[in-house]
Amino acid sequence: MNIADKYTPQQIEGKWYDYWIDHKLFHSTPDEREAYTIVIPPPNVTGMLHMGHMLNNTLQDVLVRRARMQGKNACWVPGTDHASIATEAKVVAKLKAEGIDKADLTREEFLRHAWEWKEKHGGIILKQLRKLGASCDWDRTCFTMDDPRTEGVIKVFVDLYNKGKIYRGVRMVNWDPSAQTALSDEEVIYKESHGKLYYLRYKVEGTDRSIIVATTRPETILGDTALCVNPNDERYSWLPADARVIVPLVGRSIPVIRDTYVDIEFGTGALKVTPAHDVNDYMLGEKYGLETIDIFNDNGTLNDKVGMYVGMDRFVVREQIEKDLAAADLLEKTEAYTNNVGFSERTGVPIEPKLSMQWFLSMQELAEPATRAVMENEIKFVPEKYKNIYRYWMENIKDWCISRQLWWGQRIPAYYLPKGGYVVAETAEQALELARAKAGDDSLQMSDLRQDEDVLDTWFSSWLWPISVFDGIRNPENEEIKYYYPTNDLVTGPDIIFFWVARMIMAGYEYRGEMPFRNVYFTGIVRDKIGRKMSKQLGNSPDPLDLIAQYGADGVRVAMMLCSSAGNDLMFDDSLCEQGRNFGNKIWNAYKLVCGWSVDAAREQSECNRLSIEWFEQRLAAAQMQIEKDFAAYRISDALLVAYRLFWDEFSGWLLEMVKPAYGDAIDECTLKAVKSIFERLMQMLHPFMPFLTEEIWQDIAERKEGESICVSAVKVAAEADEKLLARFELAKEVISAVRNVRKQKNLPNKDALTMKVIVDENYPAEYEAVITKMANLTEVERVEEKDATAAAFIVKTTQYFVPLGGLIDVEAERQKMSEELTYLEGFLASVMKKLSNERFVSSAPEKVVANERAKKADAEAKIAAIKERLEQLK
RNA sequence: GGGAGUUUAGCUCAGCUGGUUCAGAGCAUCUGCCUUACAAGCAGAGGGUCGGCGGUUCGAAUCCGUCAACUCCCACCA
Repeated sequence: MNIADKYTPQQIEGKWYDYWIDHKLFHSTPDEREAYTIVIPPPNVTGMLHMGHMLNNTLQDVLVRRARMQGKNACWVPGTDHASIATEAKVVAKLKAEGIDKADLTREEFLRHAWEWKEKHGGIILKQLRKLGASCDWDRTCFTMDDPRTEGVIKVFVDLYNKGKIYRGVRMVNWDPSAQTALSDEEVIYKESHGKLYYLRYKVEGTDRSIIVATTRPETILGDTALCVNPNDERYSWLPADARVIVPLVGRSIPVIRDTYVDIEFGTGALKVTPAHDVNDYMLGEKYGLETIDIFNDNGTLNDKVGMYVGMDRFVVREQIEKDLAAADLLEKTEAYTNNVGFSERTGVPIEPKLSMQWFLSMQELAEPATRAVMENEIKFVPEKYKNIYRYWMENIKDWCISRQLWWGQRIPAYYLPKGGYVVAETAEQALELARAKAGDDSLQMSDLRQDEDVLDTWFSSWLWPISVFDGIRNPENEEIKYYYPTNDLVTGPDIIFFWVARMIMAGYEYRGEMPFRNVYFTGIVRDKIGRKMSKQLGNSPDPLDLIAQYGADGVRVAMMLCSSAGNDLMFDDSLCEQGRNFGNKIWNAYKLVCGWSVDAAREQSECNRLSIEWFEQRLAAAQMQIEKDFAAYRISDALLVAYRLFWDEFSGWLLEMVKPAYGDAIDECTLKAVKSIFERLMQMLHPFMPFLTEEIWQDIAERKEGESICVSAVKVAAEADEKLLARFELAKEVISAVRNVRKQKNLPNKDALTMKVIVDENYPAEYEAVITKMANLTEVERVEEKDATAAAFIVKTTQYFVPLGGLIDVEAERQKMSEELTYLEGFLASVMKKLSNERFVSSAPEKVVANERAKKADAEAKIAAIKERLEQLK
């Protein structure tokens, strides 16, 4: 044994990770084996590891390590995402701290800073994943904005443009005034917010009457171009057909239009129409040909279109305008009001609906095969409930706004001609060629063309991830993409089902004609032990690296897996890590025990040892089969628990105690060999969950050649287990437990041997008598015909056992116990009899169930008879 | 406003096709043990109207209806 006395994960984990890397055990290249592929959900390149990543990546690692041990060619591709908005915001903030304003930089200068930042902070998270034990093929590390991925993105853009799926146009989009870019609908989070409902007075031209309008955004009156009422609203029937009203404060005259869109019930039944700043108003504006007045700058301050409040922030204006309206007696009243306001997912500021020129991807055609694939289970979702959510979104899919007014990202390959119009091409050279043809002017130069300033949405590169990491966009026929694609399992959070999962499926069918992955495992959200989402602000999220330092990666992995069932949120608590670490300690100590045994080569294997090994082999087989089933259903937490209990209860608690030599004694060679072989297989079973500890022991338990590893050791899984044998052995365990109980009740020390008598019947596990004798510390088991009234007695199933105690038994207590048991059994029997005497039960229940009830009846009757006799004797 | 999910021991959750794994596990609690691998441990114990009500069935934690509480997703009502 070359193993330390104490289990200190910190001492072994780094060592084995280096070993795995040095021997390229995670590296994969295509060969004749079956491929098993996972692509990592690429974390933000400048991000730090949090508990969500821990869960996600532990799951992936468990899956990929298991596949590797099954002899598959396992490939887990790591990488990072350029996260355009988040990263650009970080770089802008960093520059600002240095006194540099983004607006003063050229695009090239800014990008230089950004790349510098990326080189400095990028990939920290991938280093952190190594601490967790992630068995990624690091040689394949990709970045969504590296050259191959960028080329792929541009190629796809051009292709979709040429297919007519990408178009450019002025639309109402979600504008983030902080990042100063458009966002997709998915990047807007609606939250209830408490505000006011303002009732404004619009004077009707040519009368002394006015109309009161309720609005949540009084500042937008500057952009009002109409007032709208429902034609069926009798309150406004007095208005002439060509009525006009005066916008409060602004003094502009605007028409009154009539449309049934207006809800008569809401507010006063009158709606102000601001086509530039509200999605519904925009629609009304289109319908009635209204003027559109955009009153905001890109940063959310007022522009000079109207000449009022110029340069003030939209929220400052709101407060100011309330005062000004009140002063002018144009504010009827305000009410507290709660409504849904959209916030930017990235910057957290309220979204401003804004009319602007953007690029869109038309989604409907892409969605069709992708919807079908999931609904027909070609791609399996775990848990299934996400299928409905997915379907609903896909069937109501809207076009995707893919342009962002940022610099960090892939620049849109559209080139504008000097005299109007544009061309789309993969390279500037090709663009020039197209432009010359389009303009009919061969004298056009590269410098005459102006490339679009916008970049693409980050997700426009990540939706290609399962293809692009194998270079399958640029080289669709290459060996790697043909070998590794489609990938097997995708492990991700349900929060990015639309952002990412749905779009990858669409891209998969569009660019490979095939699904990108076979299964999607949706994890839950990691919450703290009182159910709050873990977040930086709350400070309730432990630093994963601290946890690893404290409990070891294996312990933390076990903790994550113990509390995670697919799709359900998980309440994480540090004490789970303790449990994980304790399990590691248990394994360590068990190993120390086995290693400490001295061998006596001359010794024959005892009957007890032979039976013990024979039993455990079956027990192991049964557990292996259960684990196979659990994995097939992605019940990974259950699979771990099966292995956990097998090791702790059955192996350590029973088998090791059964074969353990007496103090100072030696073990026979045959048994030791068998125990070591079992230990080795248990390590293999646990390896996906606890890679470091299992490697340490696996390396130590037998001679290994340099480069060998449990990671790639072949696993044999049993096809069947002897259930009958296992059931018989459980009887033996019950007998042993019962004897221990007798000891405990009578306060008898374990080291004093007892004798036991048994009235043998078919439920007596005679074949395990040697095991019972040893484990219960008996001198002998005597087979008798008669009951022993003076002994402590117990019954297992139908068999009666007696432990003579030399008059130590307390007759009264014994009678008490027997009477209680009798009462219970009689009640039990009565309920069984009730069932059996019910004719409809006997006739309609399945035969198996009825037979079972009959067996219960027989058992209960036998037991009752035995107890009655016993009570008789105790008199 | 529409939809989905959850509700089982003090806590976190299993319980898959209605009946022998049916009321379970882990943690926590309590009791007894520093028994020569492990106190990060061992041997035991207590703890439940399976959210409420109603129905289907020979039989319901499980199926149906309904109510309640919590969670999430989707939706342009100013």
